Order: sequence, then structure tokens, then C-alpha cells
Amino acid sequence: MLKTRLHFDSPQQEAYLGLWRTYDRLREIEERLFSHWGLTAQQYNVLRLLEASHVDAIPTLSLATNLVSKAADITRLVDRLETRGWVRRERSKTDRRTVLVKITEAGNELLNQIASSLDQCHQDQLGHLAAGELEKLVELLRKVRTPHEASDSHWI
Amino acid sequence: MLKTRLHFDSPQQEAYLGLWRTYDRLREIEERLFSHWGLTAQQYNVLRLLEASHVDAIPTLSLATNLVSKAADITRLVDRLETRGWVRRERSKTDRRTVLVKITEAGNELLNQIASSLDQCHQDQLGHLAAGELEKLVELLRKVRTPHEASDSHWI
DNA sequence: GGACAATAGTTGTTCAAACGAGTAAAATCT
DNA sequence: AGATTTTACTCGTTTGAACAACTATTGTCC
Repeated sequence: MLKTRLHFDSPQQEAYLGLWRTYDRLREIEERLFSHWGLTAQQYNVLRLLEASHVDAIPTLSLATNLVSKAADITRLVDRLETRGWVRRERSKTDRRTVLVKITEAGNELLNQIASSLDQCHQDQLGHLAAGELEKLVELLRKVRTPHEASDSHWI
Repeated sequence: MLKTRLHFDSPQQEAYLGLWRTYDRLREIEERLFSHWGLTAQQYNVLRLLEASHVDAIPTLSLATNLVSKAADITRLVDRLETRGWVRRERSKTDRRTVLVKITEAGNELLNQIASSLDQCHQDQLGHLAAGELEKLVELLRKVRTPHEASDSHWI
């Protein structure tokens, strides 16, 4: 029904919409995978962050700011993970304001179960690009977001 | 608190997470802008699609599939736009199943009011990249998503 | 050391996204 | 022409995101 190709108002708009569209297409692939485990991508990222950290427990808000996509709703996100037995919370003894989150054995097992199909998922998403293209893409994306990163972010 | 940089399991994962992160940073900038008008980016895109189309009315589901990000919930999205007076709906006379959506004069005015600050927003997002870098980025993003586009999509 | 501010998290509420089931009209297929 | 399928939404429900207000604890500054 729609025959006209939309024009873009600026190269910057074209790039942003292309970025959005591309993310949306790849996201669909990943979310289809995670839904098999009743997980969202955000929930997975919390578990991944907890697993990959060299410390065994992370304060709740530190989780929130270090996720790929910032979680305003970190409390209830962790609630759901705790309900399912993948993480455990305990109040810090040195600072009774902070709540430390750690991954459980069940959480680790879940990550192990997911690992190989997630790797395959990333291949499905991006396996058609050559190594050099991926590098260039990663580099350009970093250049795009660097001015928009908070200084304390993990994601520079 | 988190000192370790996460390693990536594969270049493809690195690229995907970089894409997600980058989109998330730029999205925040755009959504801050749209929130001044009580709009979401998706709602804006519906209006933009309606305005840019050479036909004056578009079937509801055709809208849904041609948005930057697919809208499962297109009915209520259009509901909200209609409530605010920015679009109007009418049932097609030739096919009584389809509902045609068209932008109103108020909707067009809204787009005009937004235009200049949105352009500025895109500059804030991406103005720090050189023209050649933007081109390269747009090209790489297209290459990434092409295999994941439906054949009838606007977004190849 | 007491007032004030900052930090860390929680809770309430509203709004939007996701998923599936349901309805009505049109197209297709004997 | 009647049964079946497909198309084009629509609606109900559950879940998650966004924003702001609130509590508890710690830090700071005369």
C-alpha cells in the first residue's frame, strides 16, 4: 500500500532511524530466544553481569547503571529474578543502605544452558558480516555513543 | 564498584551489544524531546509516516508494519493519537474490513512545531560524526539488517 | 554532635508493549 | 451457493517501563 520511500530530513536522521530499525530487527531475534526461558534481554543481562563480575555480589543500583540499557525499575527486575531463584539478595554489613545481589547456583546453571543457543543467535544476527566489517561497525558505534556516555559508565 | 570490563563471547556479541547500547543512549535523547509534547517516538513515527505518504490515508495494519519498530499494539496507539485529535479514522468504502487512518490539520501543525527541535536533536545525537563516517555507518547498518527484513518492508 | 544533605533502595501509579483470543468482512474453493 | 480460509483489525490480560514520591542510612559541615 505504501509505495513511496520516505525521505530523510538529514543524514543524522537517516543514521538514527537506521540504527533504531537495525536494533529492532536484531532484538526480535534475541527476544525470541530468551522467551523460551521466560527471560527478557534485560534480565539476562543482569545475570550475565553478576556472573562476569570478579566480585561475587553487586549493589542493586550499581547493577542498574551498568546494564546495557539503564533500568529505572531495577528493584522489581531483581524481584522477579529472586522469585525464580536465580539471584539472592542480602543487605551489606558495612553499609546498611546497600543491598547486594548475587547470582545463585541455579542462575549459573541457567546461563550455561542458554550459552550455546545464544551464541548461535548472535551468529544468526550478525554472522553474515565479515570480520573487518564487524570491527568497523563496533568502532563507529563506539564513536557515536561516546559523547553520550556518563563518565562512570562501563560502556565507553 | 564494578571494575572489570566485561569480555565478549564473540565479535558478533560485541557488535550486538554495542548496537543496543548505542541505540539506548541516542533513544534517551530523542525521548526527552518527545516527552515535551507528550509523545512517544512510536507515536511520532506514525504521524510522520502519515504526513510523508503521498496517499492521504493509510490502512491501520499497513501503518503497523511500516513503522521503524513494529507495533503489535497499533490499535491503541492510533486510539491515543485520535483522542488527542492528531489523526482521524474512517472505514474504507471499498473494503469494510480496513480502517483508514489520516493525519488531521492539528497533527500536521504538531509536526511543524516539532520539526526544528527534532532536527537539532539529531544533530546532538550524531553531529559529531563526519559525513563519510555517517555514510559508512548507514551502509553497515543496512547490511546488518537486510537479511532480517521482511520482503514487503519499507525498510530495506 | 546536631542539622542538613546525599546516597541506596523501595513503592505507587500511570502508561505502553506483548501475546493471544475473538469478530467481522472478503476471498477462495469446491 | 455454501463452507472454509484469509485478512484486517479489536479487545482482554499480563507484564514491563517510566516517573515521582517516600523511607532508611550514611556522610558532611559548621
